Amino acid sequence: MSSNFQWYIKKQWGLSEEDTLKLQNFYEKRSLEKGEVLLQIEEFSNEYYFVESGLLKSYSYSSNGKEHILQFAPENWLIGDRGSIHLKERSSFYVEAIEDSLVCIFNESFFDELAKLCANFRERNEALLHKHVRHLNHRINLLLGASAEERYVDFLKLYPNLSKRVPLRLIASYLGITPESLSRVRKKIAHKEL
Amino acid sequence: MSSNFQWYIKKQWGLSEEDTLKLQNFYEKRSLEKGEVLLQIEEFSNEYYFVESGLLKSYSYSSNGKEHILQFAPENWLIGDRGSIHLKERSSFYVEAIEDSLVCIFNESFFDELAKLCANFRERNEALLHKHVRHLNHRINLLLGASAEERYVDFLKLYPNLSKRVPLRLIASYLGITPESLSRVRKKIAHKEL
DNA sequence: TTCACTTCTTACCATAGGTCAATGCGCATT
DNA sequence: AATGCGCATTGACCTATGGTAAGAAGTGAA
Repeated sequence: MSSNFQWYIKKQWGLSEEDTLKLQNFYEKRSLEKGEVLLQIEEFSNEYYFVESGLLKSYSYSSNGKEHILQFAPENWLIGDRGSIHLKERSSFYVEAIEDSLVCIFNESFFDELAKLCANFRERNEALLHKHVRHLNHRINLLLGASAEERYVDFLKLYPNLSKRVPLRLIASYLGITPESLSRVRKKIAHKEL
Repeated sequence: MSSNFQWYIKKQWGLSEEDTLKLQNFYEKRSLEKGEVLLQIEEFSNEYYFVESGLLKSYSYSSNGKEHILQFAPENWLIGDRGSIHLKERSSFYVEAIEDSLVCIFNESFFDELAKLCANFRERNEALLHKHVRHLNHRINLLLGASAEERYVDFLKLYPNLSKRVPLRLIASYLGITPESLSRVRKKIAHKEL
């Protein structure tokens, strides 16, 4: 019986069944209750989290005290502050469970081990980073110019299943609008679709 | 007489004088007139641009036809669509000269060469990427929650000299507001400072 | 069931920022 | 000097979104 994480390692990094098993000593599983905080802001972290099941969010607060969600991490997503892990800096956001979750936790030593087993680890890892940068640029573009409605539609594309699972106020926080505005946007869209 | 680019290579990548010279065959200089486009969107690019002198911008258009500036690149900045270069995808933005400029152009082969000469090239390169990701996250946070005024103040910190050099309408486009709004913001700030 | 709690919606007004139009200012070209 | 052009500013108005408050609907616990 293989976990999502093992499947992810095999698929994403192209490891064999047995190589995958070798990595088992380099990560641990942990179950979380809704609301549990995995990573505090301003903390020195060196951990990545792979979501086996459940749902996490990363977020921070702006000067006026409002929470802003940087990212959601449902099943099979990886989350962690790369900056904090590799640059040895303080983390720039929180990570918290939105639902009861099961995560696989690992740190740089896991990656070191993975690099030994995966021939083109560097290239794949860099490619992931580049994709992430692209995604962030896309989001910046939306925030610079798109209406609340357009941003919501884009959110639905990015996280197809989340609109039912996540409280709207969190989606609003991801979009940079108030829950009330999101409510209005949804109403408007619902009318269109009839 | 050494150029900014050579200085950058030495400082950023820790190369010796002679190693720096070895790289000379792997890039070319090009002078640009204001308004010249270095990189078209949707183009397959494999080039990085280092700004010797002058000023570039990267930008794209949103659905409503408005220009959004992703980044300014004054002297000693590096610009290019890493995603396009390394992932072999179409570029996601334009790069254009705002002032008459002199740039050093290079591609992956320069980096291959650099990697041979710089022992910890991979680490440094990754660190740069991580820093870039941090910066993008910071910008997203601002766009999610900060007022036009706060964003402008942040811009002034990031690009201390640019507010005098760049037409205000471009700064507005970077901030995601209209030139008129920026004008009002500046007026307000000017009053505060008296 | 009832109570407490959270989420979502709606309604009303407030406000930041957008839009449009007029003006004026530099600056280059002739 | 005169003309024209791009840019910045200003003012009047408009719109999308925020703020606040209230109520409705769902959920879970006692």
